[in-house]
Amino acid sequence: MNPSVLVVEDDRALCDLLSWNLSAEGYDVRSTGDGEEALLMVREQAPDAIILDWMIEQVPGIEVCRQLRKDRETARIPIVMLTARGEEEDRIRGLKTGADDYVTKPFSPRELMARIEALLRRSRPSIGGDNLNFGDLELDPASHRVRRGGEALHLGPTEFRLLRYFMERPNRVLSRQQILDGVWGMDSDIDERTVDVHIRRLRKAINRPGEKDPIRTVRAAGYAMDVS
Amino acid sequence: MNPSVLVVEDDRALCDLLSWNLSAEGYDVRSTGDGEEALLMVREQAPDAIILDWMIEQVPGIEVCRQLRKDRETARIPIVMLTARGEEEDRIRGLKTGADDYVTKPFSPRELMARIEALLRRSRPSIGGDNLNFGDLELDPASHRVRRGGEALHLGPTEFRLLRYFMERPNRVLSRQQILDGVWGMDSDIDERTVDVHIRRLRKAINRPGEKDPIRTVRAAGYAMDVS
DNA sequence: TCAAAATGTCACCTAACTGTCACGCTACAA
DNA sequence: TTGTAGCGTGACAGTTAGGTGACATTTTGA
Repeated sequence: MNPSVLVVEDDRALCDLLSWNLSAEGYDVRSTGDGEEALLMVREQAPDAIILDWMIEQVPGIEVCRQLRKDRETARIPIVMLTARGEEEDRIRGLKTGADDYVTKPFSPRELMARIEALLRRSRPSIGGDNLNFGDLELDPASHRVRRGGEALHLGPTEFRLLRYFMERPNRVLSRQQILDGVWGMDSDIDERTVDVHIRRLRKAINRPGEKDPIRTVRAAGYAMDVS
Repeated sequence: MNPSVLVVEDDRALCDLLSWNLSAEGYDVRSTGDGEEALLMVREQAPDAIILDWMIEQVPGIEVCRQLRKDRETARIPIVMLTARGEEEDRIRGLKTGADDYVTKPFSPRELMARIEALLRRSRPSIGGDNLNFGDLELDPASHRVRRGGEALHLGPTEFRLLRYFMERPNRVLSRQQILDGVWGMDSDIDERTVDVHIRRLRKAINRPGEKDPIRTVRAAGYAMDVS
């Protein structure tokens, strides 16, 4: 599944330019020019990254940023602030508020792409192009291959997607609903308990007797994949 | 422990300026003007972040960056590239090589500080506002993990919420009713004394024999978590 | 086409968690 | 010192959430 980016920008032309560039890079793009709506869109379906203009309607960008950071569900989404205000004070304020990067207009679209990519590389390790490997577990998204300690493992399609979903989001507790949304798709009406069953199948597939189970059950919350 | 930063910069004056600023912000700073030496220093003791000048002796900055990214041990250390070269191509190349941020000279030291902070916030949650830690007690809301003195602790769901509630409000006496409202929800009709029981369970979970109990009972008022 | 693999549910089971209580101790005030 | 309200503690029964094996159905691939 492609990484998704939400563009929050009320300058129509710029918004389209960004969306076009991002799409060309293979991102799923959604956009809005309205701060209030942006918050709703994020809550409805959290993107992997957000490009956020400082000067937008309804709610100023920095306030959107603050709101997003306050809510634990959205607190870790990378945010690039975008602005015409080049003043040092503003940049520092933006960064202190929780933005991960701060780009001033005019900017180079290609540089912005590179910055987005750098951010995603950090928050979603798979996007760096490298294989995902944590400890002795390796997952190659391209060839659909999984290994543990060099030994090839056999995973079904769903187990593979599930494992990738976890490896792209290590050290985070993921609720069953999040897992369903991410692995099965937003519009699936599948029982939450089905996740349990697939977790069991995944565990069975990747754990040899005596090896540590990398998937941790977090009671009343979901599952998490532990790294290191 | 303070976060540590390695400054790789061969302009002596700039290097000192950065070191001074970083120290003032509470970082442990080491520095060198030599790329080869930088690699050795990182391998000897990995810093939490690196400020890396593009134009340094022996090995160009971008090559240092590449080397660091190649080694699993050092691949995830945040790197800020620092350079006089303002060309878009260079910036993009730097970012694609694995740098997390790219700042061109002349730059504002305060902004650079803010960018470093933003990076650390992401890579070492314990430094940013995300993670709660007091003394030897760490609580990571994202991964639902609690540690004391590095050792992982097991807490039940309610104990976890209770501890987080306390850590979010350190040094304050909290009444049983406040705790019920905050941890159980406003509309719970639970006996106030139940709080006592969960406090006991929490204490049992986080205190090893011989360790100081961070939870203080305030007679006739409630409980407080002491940060010393 | 047909067997093997994969998938989504379900019922059952167990371990973990929860809220309450009774009892005893402790700190504080008179 | 003593009485008492407040708190700690161990026990316990009720509840809940997750693990598990089984199974019918669908999908896949030879």
